[in-house]
Amino acid sequence: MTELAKTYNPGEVEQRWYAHWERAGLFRARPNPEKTPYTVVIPPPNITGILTMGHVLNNTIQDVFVRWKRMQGYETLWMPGTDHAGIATQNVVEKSLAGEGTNRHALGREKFVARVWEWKKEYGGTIIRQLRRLGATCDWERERFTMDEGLSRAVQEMFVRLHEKSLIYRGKYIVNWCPKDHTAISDDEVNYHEVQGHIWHIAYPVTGSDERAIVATTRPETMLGDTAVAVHPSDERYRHLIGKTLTLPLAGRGIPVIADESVDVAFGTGMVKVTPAHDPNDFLICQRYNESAPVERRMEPLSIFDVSATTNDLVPEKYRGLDRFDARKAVVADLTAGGFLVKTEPHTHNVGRCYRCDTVIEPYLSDQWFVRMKPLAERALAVVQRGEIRFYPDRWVKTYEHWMTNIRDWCISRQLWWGHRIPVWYCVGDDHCTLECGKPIVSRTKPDACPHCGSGNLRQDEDVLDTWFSSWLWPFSTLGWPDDTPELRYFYPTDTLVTGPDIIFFWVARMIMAGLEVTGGIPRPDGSPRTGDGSIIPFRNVYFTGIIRDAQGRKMSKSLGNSPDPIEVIDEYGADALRFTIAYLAPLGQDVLYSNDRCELGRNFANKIWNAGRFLLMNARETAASPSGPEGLDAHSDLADRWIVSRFNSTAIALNDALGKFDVNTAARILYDFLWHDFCDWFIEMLKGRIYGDEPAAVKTAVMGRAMFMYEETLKLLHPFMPFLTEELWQNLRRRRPSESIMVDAYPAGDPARVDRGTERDMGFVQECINSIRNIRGELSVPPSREITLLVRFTDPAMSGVLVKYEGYFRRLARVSEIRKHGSGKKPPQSASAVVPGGEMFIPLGGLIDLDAERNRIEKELVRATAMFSNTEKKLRDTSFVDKAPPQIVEQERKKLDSFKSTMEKLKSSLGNIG
RNA sequence: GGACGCUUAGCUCAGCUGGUUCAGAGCGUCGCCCUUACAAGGCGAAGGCCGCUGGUUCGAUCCCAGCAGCGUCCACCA
Repeated sequence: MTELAKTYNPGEVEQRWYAHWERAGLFRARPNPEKTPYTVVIPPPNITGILTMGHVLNNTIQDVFVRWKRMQGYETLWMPGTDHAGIATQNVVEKSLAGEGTNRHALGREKFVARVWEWKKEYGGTIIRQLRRLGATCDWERERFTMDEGLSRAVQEMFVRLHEKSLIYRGKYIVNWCPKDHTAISDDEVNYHEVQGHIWHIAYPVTGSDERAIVATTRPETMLGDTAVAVHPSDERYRHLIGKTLTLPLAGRGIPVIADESVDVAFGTGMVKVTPAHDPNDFLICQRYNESAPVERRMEPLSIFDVSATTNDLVPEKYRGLDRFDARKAVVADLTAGGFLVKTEPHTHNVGRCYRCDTVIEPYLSDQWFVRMKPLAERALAVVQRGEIRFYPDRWVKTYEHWMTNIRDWCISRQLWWGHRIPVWYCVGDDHCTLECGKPIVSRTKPDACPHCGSGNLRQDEDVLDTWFSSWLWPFSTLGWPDDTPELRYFYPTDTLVTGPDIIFFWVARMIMAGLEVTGGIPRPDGSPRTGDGSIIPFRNVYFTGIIRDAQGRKMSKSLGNSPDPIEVIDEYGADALRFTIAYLAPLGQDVLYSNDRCELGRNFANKIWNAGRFLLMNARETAASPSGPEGLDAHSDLADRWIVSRFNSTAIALNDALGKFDVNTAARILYDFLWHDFCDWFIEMLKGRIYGDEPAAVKTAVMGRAMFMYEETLKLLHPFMPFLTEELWQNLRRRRPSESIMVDAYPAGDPARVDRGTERDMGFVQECINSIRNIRGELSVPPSREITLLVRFTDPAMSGVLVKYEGYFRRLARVSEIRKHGSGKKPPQSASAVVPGGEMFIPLGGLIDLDAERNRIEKELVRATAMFSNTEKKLRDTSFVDKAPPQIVEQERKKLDSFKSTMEKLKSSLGNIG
């Protein structure tokens, strides 16, 4: 048996075991009627992405759950895959084309899309490769991509079904338009930022009068697209103007004054310029006006910008071809020159920007496809409110409710080339085409001919679908939907979704809607969950992670350069160290302040565990021991043995409990504390006393065997957090009983019958005594090299017995050479003293004692004890406390009082004869 | 404007619907130790009116209200 290295070296170990696990097919999941399924779908990372600390947090937590459940015996599927990320990917490829001096238009659509596929092939798997470094146990053989054939079919099927139910419609509306990406984006893809801008007051002359209507606007350039000015119908100031015509400055057109309830009389001048093609509210005003206006007076929105937000031919010649911001300058200059600008005021308002490229969004009138969300949202809201889907932490339910009850229709068409082409065709028509044509033909497959005129001359809708239109199908499309597959029957619904709250609307909410809408037809094995109306939820639990921030609390961002590369961290500290640190630092739903040096926590912990294993292996050889198995739990056991067995079991229980409550952070702490403090600091140190002592060989073998067994069991507990390290140690411990992997061994549940209160109490007492001695040694600078004699005086014979019985532990842990009873009377001369439960301890130090230091030490104790005493006394003198508090609490306080009193007396007595 | 979260030691955070000597851990700092697993370690110590103000209660770090600061999300009146 070769010895382990002195420090843990993760690099080689990680590569080796990951390859082994994959070769052995341990990540694979297959429908298995003998087992209960447990399913997690990965939030598919963008193919443009590289691994970030956010992914590390996310995927570590998923892997912890997945490994835990797998060890618990579930048929565990972690479904991996990637997202095609429409805009992001198209941008990346366009950028590389620009580097070659060309662009997508020069290439043409088909070649461009082919080019993106090439790019995807080359770079799209980056994150997936990186996740392996982290130790993720996804079933890689099932890896999916949102644009692969099956998922594309799911997208088409979804579109057609929703269209059949009239939940998808097409129409001309104001949408959020990104002038850089040349596409519409959804309301949720706009980020608003506050900016210091201006508000301009502009005078519009009333035709045939000297009067002028003053409007206030933050976007003067859009006046070129004004089609009216609106006032509140009951605003006395302007009522006489309703129906009159104004002359639009610079353009010279006549526009009407109309009435609309939405005008706020208190804001600005109470008169609003109406630009229906470039402002969502104005668009609504226009619609309302047109509903009641006679046909000949209806307003036609006037679009003055092209797709790049550059002015078009519908504005006066002078202003054509200007970028919107240049147009603003030109318009303001001319308004000023023409005497139309009444005043300019500073004004703070919010400006929307594209979430992808940060370009200022232009409200833009265009033909788009929408999903009618209300009907979908109602059911999706209900399943969360009924608790069929639970959020962790549950405060996100409120956010979800708010969005769901104020939901707006979802613009799903994108004017991009990379994405799922909308499954809609239009008849371009032949000569004999009738008027029916031009209507959209929505179809799962390309139609041969127009159903109305028979023309074969069909043109597919140019647009693609929003990326999220494929992501919202992810939990079931990855399992084969719309086909009826064994996987779908077995693994759906999934169990836990782990994701960031930033995509609660984009993704989580929509998956719930989609799942409820279309998966109701999936046949279920008996007893599996279904909601009241027969539909199936896509997952039972949603775990919302926090956000990883830097040490200063700032968000990680490319521009700040504060995003650590997790791969570099893994190279430096090891994947286990990173995983454990992240899990330890991340309380449920709280943001995490992270910097690389924090991984020392995990690295040091890994090394600590490693060395505990090293110690056991070295001594296993000496004592010819091997892990005993459960049958060896009680052989030749003494306090330390019984204690570690008890502690192990309560730890396992608490750990499973924490994981069950999605409290990963607590679980990590439980493991850390048990392993470092209970197992290493106390148990191993106590173990040394026995295996280095003169026990019979058989006893040593039994004791070591049990220690190794407990250690093995602990490695199992730790495995979901630190898979590589635990596997390596496990295999080393098990050389005589080869095992394929720790990752398929049973996860210890913890046995309440093995938790022994009496043992823990005795051990607590021993620990307290040892701590007291250590305190004295530290405070009085008694070096470890100097052994001491311990004199004890106990009123409680049981405690005294425990102490004497475990003298050996004092020898090793407190460097006590001998324990003797001290009779009544004064404390021994030139000795330090300590009060412990049930008695006193004295340490004669001879000439070595620093009397001042000892006096200080005891005085400090006395101050503390006195404070405790008077607090308790005060409490007990308070009649309302004695009358109203529960009797057991009062009794407890009385006992405390006695104890403090006795401690004080002992301390005073010691102080009295300090010399 | 609305909603939510956070505020505990120098730093980062634990404190389980109020009572166990409850005020804790890690890092950092300061002592002492290269003790035959581990210096990425061991032992000890110093450091805090638990954000502020009220309320509920016999009793509040914990529950309630208000306030302040920080952060996030949503809405958005030109």
